[in-house]
Amino acid sequence: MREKILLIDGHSILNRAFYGLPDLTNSEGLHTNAIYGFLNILFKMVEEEKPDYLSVAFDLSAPTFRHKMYDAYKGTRKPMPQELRQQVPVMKDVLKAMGVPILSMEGYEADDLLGTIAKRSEAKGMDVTVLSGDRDLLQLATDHICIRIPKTKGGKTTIEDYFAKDVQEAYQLSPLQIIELKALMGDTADNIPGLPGVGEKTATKLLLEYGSVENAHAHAEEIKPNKAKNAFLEHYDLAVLSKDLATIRIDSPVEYDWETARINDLYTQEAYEFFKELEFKNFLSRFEETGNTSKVEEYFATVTDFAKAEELFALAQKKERVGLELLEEKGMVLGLGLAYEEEGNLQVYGMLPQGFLTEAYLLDKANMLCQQGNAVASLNVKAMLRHMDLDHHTAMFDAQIAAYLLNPLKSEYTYDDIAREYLGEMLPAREDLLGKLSYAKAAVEKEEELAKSVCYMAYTALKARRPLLDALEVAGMKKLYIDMEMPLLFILSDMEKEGIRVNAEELKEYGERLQVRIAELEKSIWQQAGEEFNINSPKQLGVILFEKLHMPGGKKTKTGYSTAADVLEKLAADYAIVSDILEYRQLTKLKSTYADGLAGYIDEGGRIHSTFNQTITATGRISSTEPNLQNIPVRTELGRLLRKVFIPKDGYVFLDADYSQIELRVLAHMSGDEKLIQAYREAQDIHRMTASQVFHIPFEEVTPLQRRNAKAVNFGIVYGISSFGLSQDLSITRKEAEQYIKNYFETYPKIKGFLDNLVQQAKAKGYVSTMFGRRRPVPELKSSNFMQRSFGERVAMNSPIQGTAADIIKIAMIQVSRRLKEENLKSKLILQIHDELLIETAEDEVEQVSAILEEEMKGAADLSVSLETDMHTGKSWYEAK
DNA sequence: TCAATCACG
DNA sequence: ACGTACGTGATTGAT
Repeated sequence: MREKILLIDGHSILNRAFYGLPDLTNSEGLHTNAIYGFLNILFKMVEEEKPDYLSVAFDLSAPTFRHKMYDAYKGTRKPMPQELRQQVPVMKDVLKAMGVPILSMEGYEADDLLGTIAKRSEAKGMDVTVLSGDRDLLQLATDHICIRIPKTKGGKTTIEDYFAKDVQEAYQLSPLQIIELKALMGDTADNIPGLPGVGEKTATKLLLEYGSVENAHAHAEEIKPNKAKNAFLEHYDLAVLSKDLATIRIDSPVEYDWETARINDLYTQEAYEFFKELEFKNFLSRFEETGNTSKVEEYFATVTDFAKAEELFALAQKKERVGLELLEEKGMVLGLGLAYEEEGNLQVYGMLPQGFLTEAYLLDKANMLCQQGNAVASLNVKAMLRHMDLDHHTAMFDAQIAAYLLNPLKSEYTYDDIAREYLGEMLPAREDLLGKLSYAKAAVEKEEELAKSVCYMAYTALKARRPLLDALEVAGMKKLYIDMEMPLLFILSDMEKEGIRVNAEELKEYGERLQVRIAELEKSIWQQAGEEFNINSPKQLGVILFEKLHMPGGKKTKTGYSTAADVLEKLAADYAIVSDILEYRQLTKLKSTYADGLAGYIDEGGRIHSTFNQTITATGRISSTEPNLQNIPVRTELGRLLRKVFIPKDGYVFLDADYSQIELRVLAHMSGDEKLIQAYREAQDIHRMTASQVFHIPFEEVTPLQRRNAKAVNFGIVYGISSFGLSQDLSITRKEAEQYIKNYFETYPKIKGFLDNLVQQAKAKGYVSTMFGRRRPVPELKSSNFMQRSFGERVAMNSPIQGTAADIIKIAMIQVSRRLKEENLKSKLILQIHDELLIETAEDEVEQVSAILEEEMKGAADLSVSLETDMHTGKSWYEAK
């Protein structure tokens, strides 16, 4: 039985993985996709081939002997993007941790080392496999040396194997003739010059006839295509040089000891630590046999016995800290996890509703624990509050909110993520335990695993509390957490429970009115198009408009024609069908999302209860889902009419207050620009004032167009200005947009300095902050991609402004809510729409609540410009706006 | 599950 | 030269 060695071309495989896989980063922002792809193929190869020895070769940055031979060698090669470059040393460390020796040698390339070791191994009687993406290596193929080249075809990776006979078959040439081939045709990637006018076809033909570069030269006069003949005569020296450059050295003076390359166990403790760090969950399962996985399950117990549960809850009640997780889905309580320490020993219990452990019982006990003044730690306190009423001042710890503040960019804050980041433990995730089952289904099909899940949750909440609080402290966000987010949590919970009243009949009628017109439009559009098609399909619509009807305005999106509103608007004047389509779009949107969509959310009490998410946005805003009540139409009259169906309960009215240009005022304050601050002190119409100052016209003489332009610039500044964006918005040239921006910055000199400073700060620290210390990381600034980096710059400029405004209204909500409670008012805060608060106000409280609302909103922050609000009351949301 | 579209601040 | 405004969520059709 011949022994087997696997040799890997490190950079080549890393490169393939990097460009072939989507970007991937761990929570520290380290890019990991190339390492991941490399390891994937490495493990696959090792499992498939079961080699006895394994080594990976890497190029060094130092010049090689080829540079001395030929100055231009690799001179113009594109530098590695930093996202890949930063992965190379980590990759090497991971390999070292797995006990895989790394081959590299100054003055030689990885190819030469691979060639040398391949030949030496072959001479020792081994079978050799060389893995690389580079076809140059085919020259090494023999009966015992196999070159394996991964290939991606239609998303699937296959590996092509080349022994000597396979090279012959594929190229009609022997492996060694691959060198000749390259010498003749050159290789732009490697900066190896070829003969002018000689490509693969001609080169192959010449080699089939003459066998080698030298022999072809000897018969140069006979060479058929004249172009090739002349090239040979004039540039023979070049071909000789290229042949030398292309020849992989098989006699590099490299020391190699097979014993160090022998594969023992790749799954070492050190490798495990690395994989944890890199967050390669998939690979970690390979370590299971080595006993490296988390052992906390030893402390888990499932409780089904009532007496036992009673005993445990009684014990828990005396604890200073407990981890408590109430698992709920769609209003159903599906489990309870309880964790605490007993005489220094961790105890974690999972309970599912069954037998005497009813839903009501579990809820009651959870409620009791929370109220006892225990500092309960949970992953998601608001979910628990759906089923219980707690005083707003109850001391609770919410791990997801803490984790969100520490990194608001994540899409979810699961217990396994929190445990990995803040406890350094790898716990099985939801999917590992339950697969793709919903919790409700798991409650039936995977009881045991579900009980384990709630244990993991309670455990994580309990254990991560301290590390999370410490991290908040270090980041200067403890106050934000304690005094802003936690109090807000209770308010949002109240708002969700309260809901908003909707007139279901009127909503239905609104939808029916829309449907009448939709049917008319549909008929008209089909008639004008000359056929029936699905108007809702951008694909079908694109074909009708741009192919059948030959309208101008070619491709824009990845998949075909763009039929977005801004494109259609340009065509609407010339084509009646297009304006019909635009109207159709508007109406179907209102019908499907709002008329039909909202109807499904009305409860028995005639109210809609949205969910307000506190851990979603990158900037600190809250979001609203199921349904989203933060995007109810207002900009068009037809859409706005929908607001007539949102009505206060009997004896109440709506009181609506919104901040006037809060973001621009925040900008004025944070930048400290005296001119802008002054502008706000003098004028009630800031856009007009801006126009007057930027265009140097008297305030009274500003035209509507000038005001509109100034308004767009103001918006642009807040969004992180770019001339392109502004030019798009105003339909002007980039040059003109640039001039506007220049004028703006000259008018308000400190704004530019402020924005530049934000970008600087983001680059230096990796994040930007709001006035209240809320952070947003800006990893895009490190990207080697221009577009990504530009995005990072705009984000750095926008987030502190948007985020500070979000902080301010959160403070206002807390104060308003506190006042309503303290003054024993019946009125309730029911919606927040970023800069707007909606209160369902008892008719006899309108005056008092108006005063509170105005006072607390204006007083939420002390800025160098005043905070102003617009307030309205009404018998519907439509009237109150 | 993703891309396109459009509703809001 | 690169190709965009910042932040969200729901619906639809296509894969």
